[in-house]
Amino acid sequence: MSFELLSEPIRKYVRDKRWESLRPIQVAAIAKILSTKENYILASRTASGKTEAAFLPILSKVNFNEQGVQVLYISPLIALINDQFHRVEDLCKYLDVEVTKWHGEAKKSLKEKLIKNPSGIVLITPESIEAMFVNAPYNAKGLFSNLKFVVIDEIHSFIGTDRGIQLKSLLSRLQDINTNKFNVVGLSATIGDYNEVKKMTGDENNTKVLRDSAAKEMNTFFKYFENKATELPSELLKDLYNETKDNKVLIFPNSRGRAEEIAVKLKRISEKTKGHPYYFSHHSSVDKELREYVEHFAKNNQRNNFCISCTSTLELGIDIGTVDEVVQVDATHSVASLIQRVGRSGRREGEKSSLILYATNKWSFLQSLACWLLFQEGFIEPVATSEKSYDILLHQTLSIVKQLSGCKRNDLVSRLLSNFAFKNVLKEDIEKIIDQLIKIDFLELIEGDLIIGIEGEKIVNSRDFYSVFKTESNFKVVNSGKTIGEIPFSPQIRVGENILLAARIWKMVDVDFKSNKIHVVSAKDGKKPLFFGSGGSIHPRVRERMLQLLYESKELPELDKAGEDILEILRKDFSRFSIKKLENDRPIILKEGKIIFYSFQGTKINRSLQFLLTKSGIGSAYTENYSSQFEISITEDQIKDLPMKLMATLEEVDLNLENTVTATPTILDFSKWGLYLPISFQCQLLKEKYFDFNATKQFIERINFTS
DNA sequence: GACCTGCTGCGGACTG
Repeated sequence: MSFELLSEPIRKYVRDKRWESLRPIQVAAIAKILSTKENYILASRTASGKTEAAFLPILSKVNFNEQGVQVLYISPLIALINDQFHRVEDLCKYLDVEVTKWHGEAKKSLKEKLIKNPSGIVLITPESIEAMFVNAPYNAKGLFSNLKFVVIDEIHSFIGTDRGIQLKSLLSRLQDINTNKFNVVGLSATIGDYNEVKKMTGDENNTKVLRDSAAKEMNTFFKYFENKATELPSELLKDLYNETKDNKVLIFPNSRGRAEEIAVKLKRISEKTKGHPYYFSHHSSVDKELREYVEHFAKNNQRNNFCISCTSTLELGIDIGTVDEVVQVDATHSVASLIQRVGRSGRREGEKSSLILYATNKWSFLQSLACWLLFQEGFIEPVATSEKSYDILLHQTLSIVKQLSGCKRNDLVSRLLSNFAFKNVLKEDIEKIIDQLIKIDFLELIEGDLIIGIEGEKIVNSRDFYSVFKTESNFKVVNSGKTIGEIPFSPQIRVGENILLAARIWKMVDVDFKSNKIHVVSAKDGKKPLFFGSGGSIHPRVRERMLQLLYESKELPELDKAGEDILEILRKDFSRFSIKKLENDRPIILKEGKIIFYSFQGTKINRSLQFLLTKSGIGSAYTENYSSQFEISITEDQIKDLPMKLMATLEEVDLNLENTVTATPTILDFSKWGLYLPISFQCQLLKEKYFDFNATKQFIERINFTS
């Protein structure tokens, strides 16, 4: 029995909690963590007791009388730290162990108290670790040089991201200041491929995955409402209102503007029909306090129904309790995201989850269906992690030099070489990047020591240095002294314009371009706010599943009549092409001097194809959308030569990339630190993170244009 | 026609 293995204070905690039994993931984690020295990834869905699964055995095992912080908990969100603080503190009362929050909004006095007497457990963000290394490396040593466990929450959210590479590097640097090896326990959602998560610990061979993959039953419906306008059709909104009015609901419409539109319009229908008034919006542009109010309302409100129209801000593990129903408007961008969203509903033990998927155009509908079917079939996108993140390496190079207040070049090189975040980066590449940093005055060589250079000081001492992601600058929206949220600069920002924000309608009465503030008053009608975003990328398998859907006769009982009809129309449209092999055959339509070509490929391959077409001098029009459709200006008899032409251009891709980076440096906008790299490294970055020429090459080699 | 994430240290004004 796992329970017997726990220390007495922890057993008392479990008894006092009056839990009927330990959850499967807790039983497994207790047995393993207490009896072995491995790293563990605990994978199960939200609210299945993962936090306790990690902390019950860790608190039983660790001797907190030792000097220094013993357990470091790392979270991607401040909100999650604040959530978990209460739970962990509750547990620690039984042990007399101090728990300290350490993030940008945490109390300074409590941080200072910890510095005077380093002990217990610290809850921190990656950026705060970075800041400590840069500004107060002696604190990092004083606090974190005797760690026994590092717990990483929502570890899946770091995979395949720059922030994940940064975190790996920080873990490596933490291990460097520890004499003994600490263990890593990662808490993960259910995902497709655990190999990358295991690599996060820096020691994948000694990392085991404990999974609780018990699936939930789900009621699912697809609903189709064709829409060609910018605003949603009123029939859809009426239907959505009726489906949601008597429940606790989350609606995910994929964009902040749309989230506002839905919140405001449903609220209006509810006012007219005397329904409940609890309609909210929740996304990054809604003021933090308002968002916290909404989270609190959802979590603590047993009696009233509510409806939150939101983006991925409510996809991660912030505790908002359980909802009855999840609504997705138009296709998710990934199967993984769909699963996370679905997981928000019916979370009480034994309760069925409920999911309604609306679609407003046929391609979004098809993508939505594909994601749903892949989920049923057990597929979740694997995420590739770049091990040649030269941009993050550049950032970490500056950070390490600052941490050490200067160091020998050899020392710097060997630290970077042994950092597992940059495992596949060659020594000569590191040398070249250091040379470049010296050249642009980010580093300076003085009497054999490398120190931060004049230009580097500006960068390293700025508040913006600690994160590896970019953020847009915004206008603050204020109503009689109270902040509502913020919106990016756009032509829409003008006195007299009306906008939707935080589920309400506002008129702009004053725009202050000096302090970037917009003063607003309540209004009756307005437009959804304009946001610009560059989206994530869609996995090829999703697109391939869409193609497959068109050529299989599978019946789908979850569809409404309109959905059935539209699927039949799509299947009929595409039955004219003789698609046999889904991997190779791709439909084309001949059309006076050009062809319409459906790639049914993921974002990166589509991007690469478009690049190769342009560089081959072939006119083409393509915008990343659900249909992955290209319009290519060639004639019928030129089609057979097309693959050969693209392959020839592919041979010279490096030269082509260099020209592109020189002509349009904004193509590197996805990378915050990439612009300081030598140009050849910038091209490598594009190849690793923006395009996918290897997969594109394979696609071109096997493609069979089918008319 | 796309999402999200975080943040030091200092000086000066103000409050209790």
